[in-house]
Amino acid sequence: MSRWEPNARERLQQSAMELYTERGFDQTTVAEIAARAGLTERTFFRYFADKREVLFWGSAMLQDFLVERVAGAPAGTPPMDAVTAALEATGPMFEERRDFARQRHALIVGHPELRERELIKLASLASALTEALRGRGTADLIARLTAETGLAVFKVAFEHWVHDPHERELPSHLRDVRTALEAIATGNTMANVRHG
Amino acid sequence: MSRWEPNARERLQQSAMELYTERGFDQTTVAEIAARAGLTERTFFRYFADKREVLFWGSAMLQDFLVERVAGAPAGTPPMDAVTAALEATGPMFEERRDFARQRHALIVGHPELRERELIKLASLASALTEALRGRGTADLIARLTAETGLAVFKVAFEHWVHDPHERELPSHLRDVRTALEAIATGNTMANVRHG
Amino acid sequence: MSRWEPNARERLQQSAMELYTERGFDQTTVAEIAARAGLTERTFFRYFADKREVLFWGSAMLQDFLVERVAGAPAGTPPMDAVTAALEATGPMFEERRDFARQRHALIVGHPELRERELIKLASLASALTEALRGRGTADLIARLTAETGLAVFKVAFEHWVHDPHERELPSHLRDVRTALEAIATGNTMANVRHG
Amino acid sequence: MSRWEPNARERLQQSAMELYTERGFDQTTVAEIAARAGLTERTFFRYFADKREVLFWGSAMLQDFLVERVAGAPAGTPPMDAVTAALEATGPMFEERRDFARQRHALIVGHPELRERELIKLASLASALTEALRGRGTADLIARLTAETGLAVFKVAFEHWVHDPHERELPSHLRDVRTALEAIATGNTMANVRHG
DNA sequence: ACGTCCGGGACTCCCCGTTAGT
DNA sequence: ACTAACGGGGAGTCCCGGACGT
Repeated sequence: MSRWEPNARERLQQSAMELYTERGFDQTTVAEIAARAGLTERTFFRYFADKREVLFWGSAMLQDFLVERVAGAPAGTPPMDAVTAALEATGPMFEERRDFARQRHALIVGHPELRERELIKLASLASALTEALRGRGTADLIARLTAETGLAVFKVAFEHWVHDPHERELPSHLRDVRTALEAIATGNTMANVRHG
Repeated sequence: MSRWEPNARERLQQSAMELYTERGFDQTTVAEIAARAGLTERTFFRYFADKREVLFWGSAMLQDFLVERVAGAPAGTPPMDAVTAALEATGPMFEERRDFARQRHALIVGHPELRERELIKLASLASALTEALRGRGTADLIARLTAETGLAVFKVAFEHWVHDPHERELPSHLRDVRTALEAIATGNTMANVRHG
Repeated sequence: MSRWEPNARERLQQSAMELYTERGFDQTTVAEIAARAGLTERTFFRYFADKREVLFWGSAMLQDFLVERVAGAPAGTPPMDAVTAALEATGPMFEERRDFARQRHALIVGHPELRERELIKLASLASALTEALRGRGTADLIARLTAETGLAVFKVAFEHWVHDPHERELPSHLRDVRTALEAIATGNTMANVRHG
Repeated sequence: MSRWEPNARERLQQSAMELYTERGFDQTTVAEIAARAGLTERTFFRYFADKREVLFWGSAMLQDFLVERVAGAPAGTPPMDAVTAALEATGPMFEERRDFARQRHALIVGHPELRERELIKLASLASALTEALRGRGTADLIARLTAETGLAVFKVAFEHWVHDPHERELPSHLRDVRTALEAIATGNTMANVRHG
């Protein structure tokens, strides 16, 4: 056995989340996070590229999950359907950590720096989905636009899910927004769409 | 008349653009930018909140332009049409500075930090357009989704415009992408779409 | 009449006091104080030498008051009696602004930077009293020591006055401490001294 | 062995003292101090909280010394005697560095900012002595007043010691002032006190 | 896998000078 | 005389990374 407590990464994440919530992101220094975790500042940066990244650990997993689903969709599935099906499949992942997702979301929307990081993660996700679609033979422009539009749907649905007082599940919100997208794109905005 | 040369802001922007291009964003220090402009580091930060912001001066103007157009669209115009019309109207603004736009775009895509800033500017734009649409009576969900989708269209079209060897104009690309969006949303991806 | 509201100094003091209390001294910037007073940062510094000084306006008046009293004490009054009599005479000045004094005191003890400023004001006061005593013919060492000791008495009495739940007046506390001083100096610490 | 010269802290203190003396405190920048010590500004602030603190390193040691002495005084020793005995015991510490002490003192009295720092160090010392006395069973008011008065004695004696052309030692000055204190406190200012 | 020591740059804030307008 | 606008200069804090030792 080693000289140190194990699970350095987890302790750092835990400490960071607590401090960011207690006193705000800006008012928290990396030194404080490390101290609370019983480690040094230097060690923090060995695990996380920067002070924000500690909140986005795991985003790569979501990306891999979606890419796999899109790539593995039955041949002939229209691109948007492949993407929305993949998104709906993430439902349980979010449902089982609803409170955590809410807390994290509240933190992020309150801090421009964190918003920036979130947006670039989504952009990276869009690129990955674009590639997955192209791998299925989708033309470049279509692939790119489908990925971007799919994420637009996700963003709107996610926001509604987070604030939904009735706690409807994410896939349900996704379907609503997906329906609205069709109305919008075809110019038929009188469609009867449920909204909050 | 004063002791100093006028146009501090313009000189700083000029110097920054040059240095970022010559030696890269990371390899340029604020002190160097200021020195080239004949000013001090302190003054740089009086005009620009941070080292990135110097590349995004004027994004507020674009936002105001689009918001005005959307708000002023004829009553009864479907939301997506209001947004795309506004976007197409920006055509000349970009066309007359195509080289600058390309150079700036090349800089941004090469630097994650700059990408982050660009994305949050677009997110701010999405919020503003959402509000403009709501001001026209559009339901919340529809407004939000239209703004996000409209910007997805813009992003894809802009990227194609920047790399277009035939130098077709931005509105032309926008119309292509807008058409593709309809195909995607309705599941009809066999539509005949021009792409590069 | 001029373009500006009058009483710039008072408005700045007011704003500073409010902000320091609301969010703490460190978390308040001079720019914010000036903005709340409807003035510019530069104007703040025309009235106050630094960010702390705004809380110590008026300390010169206290000093002048004490110096006058000491200088004007009847010939033959022992030095320490001249000083303590002067201190007791300040009673009404504090009594009529007890709440303000408490609030100000709470601010100061909580911030080392403000403590520093307070201490140097007291040191300046000690020098002034030393000079006043020398002006009465008191030997140098005696004058200096009397001034310092007199202020030690004042500090202790003031602290007790601020926290006194029975709201006894300052002169009463001063007499208690003065009595204790005699006991301490003569080594007779068993003296019956009232204390809180 | 490491890449760097050892004793960074000592080198920084040395450099600072030299520069402050050569050209004055205000005319010395932290960058210059660091450069002379072969280090960077950043490193200076790792060792010293601010530009002044470099002159007060070791004040904690003095405090610990005095607290220990006071706490360890024989049971039954009157508070003021415990404090003065502790002060006298510091004699050799000052005597062996008389020149350094004089140089340092000259620097401090010439700069209000440094005076402020010195005063707050003494105030901290007063608090520590107060606690030490309370730990011996001394009543709160007596403890506080004894500590403050004891430091008043020390300040006056120290000043006389620094300027004494006959180079009498500190404890001798302390005894003179202690005697004067008794005269002052009892109102008998005709006591035969030696003074400069 | 972690600590230690240090460099380097971004950024904020305090404080000050000059010029000009009313 | 008072105020605003523009800019300088240094202190101080924090993020982040590199070299080395265990």
